Amino acid sequence: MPPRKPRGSYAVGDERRQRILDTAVEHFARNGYHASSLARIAHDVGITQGGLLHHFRSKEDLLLSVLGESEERDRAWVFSDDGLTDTRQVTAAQHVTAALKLVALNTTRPGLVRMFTVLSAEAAEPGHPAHAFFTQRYARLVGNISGAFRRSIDSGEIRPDVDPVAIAEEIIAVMDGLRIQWSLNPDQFDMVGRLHAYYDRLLRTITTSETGLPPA
Amino acid sequence: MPPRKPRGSYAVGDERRQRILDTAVEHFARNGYHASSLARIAHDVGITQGGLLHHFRSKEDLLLSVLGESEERDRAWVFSDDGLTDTRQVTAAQHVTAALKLVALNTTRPGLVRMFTVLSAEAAEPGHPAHAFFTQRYARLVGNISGAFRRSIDSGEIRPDVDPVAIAEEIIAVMDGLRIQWSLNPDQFDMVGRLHAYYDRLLRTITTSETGLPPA
DNA sequence: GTCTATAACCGGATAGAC
DNA sequence: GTCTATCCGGTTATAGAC
Repeated sequence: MPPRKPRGSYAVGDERRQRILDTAVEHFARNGYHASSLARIAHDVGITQGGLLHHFRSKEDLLLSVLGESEERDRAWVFSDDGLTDTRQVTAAQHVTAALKLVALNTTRPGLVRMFTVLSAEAAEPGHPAHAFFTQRYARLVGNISGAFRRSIDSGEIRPDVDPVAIAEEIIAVMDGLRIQWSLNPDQFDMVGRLHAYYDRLLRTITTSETGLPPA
Repeated sequence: MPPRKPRGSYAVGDERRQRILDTAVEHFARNGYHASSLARIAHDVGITQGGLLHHFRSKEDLLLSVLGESEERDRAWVFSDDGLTDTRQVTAAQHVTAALKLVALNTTRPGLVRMFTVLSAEAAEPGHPAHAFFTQRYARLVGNISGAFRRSIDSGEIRPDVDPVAIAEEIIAVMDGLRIQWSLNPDQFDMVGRLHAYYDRLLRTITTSETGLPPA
């Protein structure tokens, strides 16, 4: 029923749909999936629950639309400069730059960040509607990041005895963990600073030359 | 109403209470707080919802009891050997030992681990019943860990230019983040191994002598 | 200490009017 | 495209019997 556009920017009539998605992000962030209610989301949009279900056939459909849309936008944004068109040629240094840039952007939208934090925890349960989404997401992230480090090992920038997959999993853990602490205290916790310090120390330890990162 | 024992081990009549707590852990782990229901918890215990509310006056009371009890047990367990009686004399090396020991224990109880992951994310919302609990918990963890590193700086084991609070926050982030990935895939993700590798690299970077960690 | 019964309310989804 | 009405079920908490 929701008029799926082929891809890319939306036609004028989809502004309502977009407003629903934005509102749903806030609610899922605050309450997680189960405790959010379509009626309250609809109320904040300014329509009724029945009206909302005209755009998304079910609550689960709404959740997966929110997740998919967010990721797609992020991906497009990360690669919007540096001439990076796809992820298969990124080096470790380029990954670090892109990751810091994305995390800095994320500090401007606490709702979205909290939504991913809450849902990635909830979705560990195999029956959760977003379980498959997060399983695939983590697999893809590990693949992308470990690929970047593998390329930098091959080119001699990084020591050949490091395990790219282990490094990728550790980096993802740091980002996820920092998000939790930042969500609990967005005004005082320096998420970008902590991540920068972590990357700096990591690279100093595993690069062949001992070049660090430019200062924050 | 629940017969609060002064502290320590429980009298015989509290076995029912303990069974409720154990069952509640599993439910909160699977569904988070909001989506768990007293009736289903009671059903798994083998009593009715009314019977459950005889032991805990409300759902929120049950949640906070579960959180408090778990932490208290963990704390007692961590300090059960090594002669560590309280946290005010722990060094960085002792912290690492204790943390690895606790994480290893945690791999044997996925339910409890998932509960903390889900709730620490959910509880970022100021109105959440466990918000105060997690705020205080993180503050206490940062205090304990940064204290340990500060002592090791004072004694000359760790370089004086490191920021103990920043290190503490990073360590907590790594542990939290590893928990997320492990919860999503408990059988294949090597949580202890990753944490060990992280600590090893961290200590190699910030200790004055370049002694690492004993192998996993 | 546990039960049943009930109050008072909220959940998602569907049907059909306009 | 949005609304109202409705179905059916689930939620916490209380009251009172045994």
